[in-house]
Parts: sequence; structure tokens; C-alpha cells
Amino acid sequence: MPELPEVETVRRGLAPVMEGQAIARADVRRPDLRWPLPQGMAARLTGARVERLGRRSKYLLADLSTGETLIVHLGMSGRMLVSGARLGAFARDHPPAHAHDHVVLDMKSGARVTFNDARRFGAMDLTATAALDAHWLLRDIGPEPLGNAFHEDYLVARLKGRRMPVKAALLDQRIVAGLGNIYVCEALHRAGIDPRRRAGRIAARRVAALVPVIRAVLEEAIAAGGSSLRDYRRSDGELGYFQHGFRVYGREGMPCPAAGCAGTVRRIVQSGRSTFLCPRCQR
DNA sequence: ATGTGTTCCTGTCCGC
DNA sequence: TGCGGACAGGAACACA
Repeated sequence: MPELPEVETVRRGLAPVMEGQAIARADVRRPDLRWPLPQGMAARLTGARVERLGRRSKYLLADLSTGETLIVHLGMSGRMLVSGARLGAFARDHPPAHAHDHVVLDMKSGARVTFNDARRFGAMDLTATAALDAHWLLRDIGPEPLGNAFHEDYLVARLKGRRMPVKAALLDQRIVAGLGNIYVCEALHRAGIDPRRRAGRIAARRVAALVPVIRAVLEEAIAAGGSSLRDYRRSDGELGYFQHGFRVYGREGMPCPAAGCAGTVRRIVQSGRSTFLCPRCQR
């Protein structure tokens, strides 16, 4: 899935199509994704206006005029595809339904937003906007990495005493929101930290140095429109370009791009997932 | 309480 | 060209 930069890219692509627009019709084509979809979802969406399209961690949040918020998680393979957004578009301008098109939102403007998710690890829920922060999917999530609550002292305190590898700690959404396998690998490489190091045994100043590095990686990725890997595309169908910015992810066997480092990128497996690192400059 | 391994599901790619 | 296995951006859950 899309990690934070990809979800933010999707949000920016969808906002002009959805914000301020009413949903004329919602077509819910299967009863469940990762979990059952909320009861009566189509009826609860129909006629609602999207007041604002936001993001928290890897969740898209559509605040509706009905007082509810639509929560969307893209899982590993979820996409939000837009069609018919041109001025004066008609229903016939929409492409035929594809396999795994699970939820289709037809906006009053004529634009259509289609949630497509082959692997179905994605999720949707509807909940009262006033109680959004208490929703079970959101309540335990840590600070936004690009926000003020994520800072050096915070990360040092949260990693202190932790025996798990720092890679696993940064993937833990309760510690910091929105990071996934790609950007954790990239951030640890830029910070020169070995992903296998126990989180609590890294010098505080090195942990502190991770904070601006994480912010920089995410900001660069957002600026590039995210990464397009496999089935992920931006909502406008264009590719994101950040995959050209990867220094280690997916680059096993290639020379380490760090200045003055003659190492080779290696792939290892940590808790069942690939980690890419340069054993020479990451300590 | 922590840390680790398994699981959900489908598609793609690579080697034989 | 077909077939089997590995692997893919997540994260809840079960278990040590």
C-alpha cells in the first residue's frame, strides 16, 4: 500500500473532485473488504456532501454533511480512480467496471470515484465525525511525522528501552504514523542506522537525527507525487516519480549511493518482510 | 507488557 | 506456453 506520501498524493488528487460536491449515488458492490462494510453504507453516503477530504496516517477521511466521516484505508493494493472529471462529462465517459471495483461513488458533478482493491486488505467505515478520534482504527495511532508532536525528544523517549529492531519500531503505527516498509528503509539508510539495531540501544543523538531525516524523505516523496509501484497509480492515472528517488529500496546488489561509500545494497528479511540496507554505512 | 510469526487475498514475475 | 514458488506498499491477531 500506499504509505503516507502515496495516501497524501491520492488525497490531493481527489480533493478537487470531492470537496464541496454531493454524492449522487453510491454503489457498494461487495459486502466486505478486510472487514464487513458498514451497515447501510450506500444509503448513508447517498445525498451527502463531502465537506472536506483529510488524511490521518494512511487513512483518507471524508467529512460528510450528514455528520459522519467516511474512513478509507487502501491496504496494500487499494486505489481510488477518478473518471469523468472533465467539465460537462456524461455517464458514458466512464470506463466499464473492472475486476475488483468494490465501491463506486458518483458525484453530482458527473465525476466518478472508484475504489479498486485486488487484495482486499483495504477497509472502509463510517463513523460520527465528532467521535472520529476515538474510532478504534485511529485512536492508538501515534503523531503525524510531519506535525509538531513528532520531535526529537518524543522519538528518543518512545524508543528508550525498546528491544525490538529499530526497523520494527518505526513500522509501529503507535510510535509514529504513516511510515511503511519503503520509507523506513530509506530513512534508516539516510540516517546511517542499521535496521537490525535494537531501538533502545541507539545513542539519543542518532535517534534525534532520524526525525528530520524522516520528514525530509516523506516531504520529497510527496513533492514527487508518491511512488508508483506495481498496481499503485495516482488517482489521475499518472505515475508518481519518487521510486526514482529510492536509495536502497528494491536495489539489492546495486552500489550504495551514499557519498564516499563503496558498499553494496543488501536485502535481508526482518519479521517476514524485506529490508534493504547498506551494511557498510549503516551501523 | 513486549516481541515475533501468521494470516487475510490476488496478481505478477522469474526460473524451469 | 505452462506451472510452481516467491514476493508485494499493511496491520490485526494469536501466541511465546
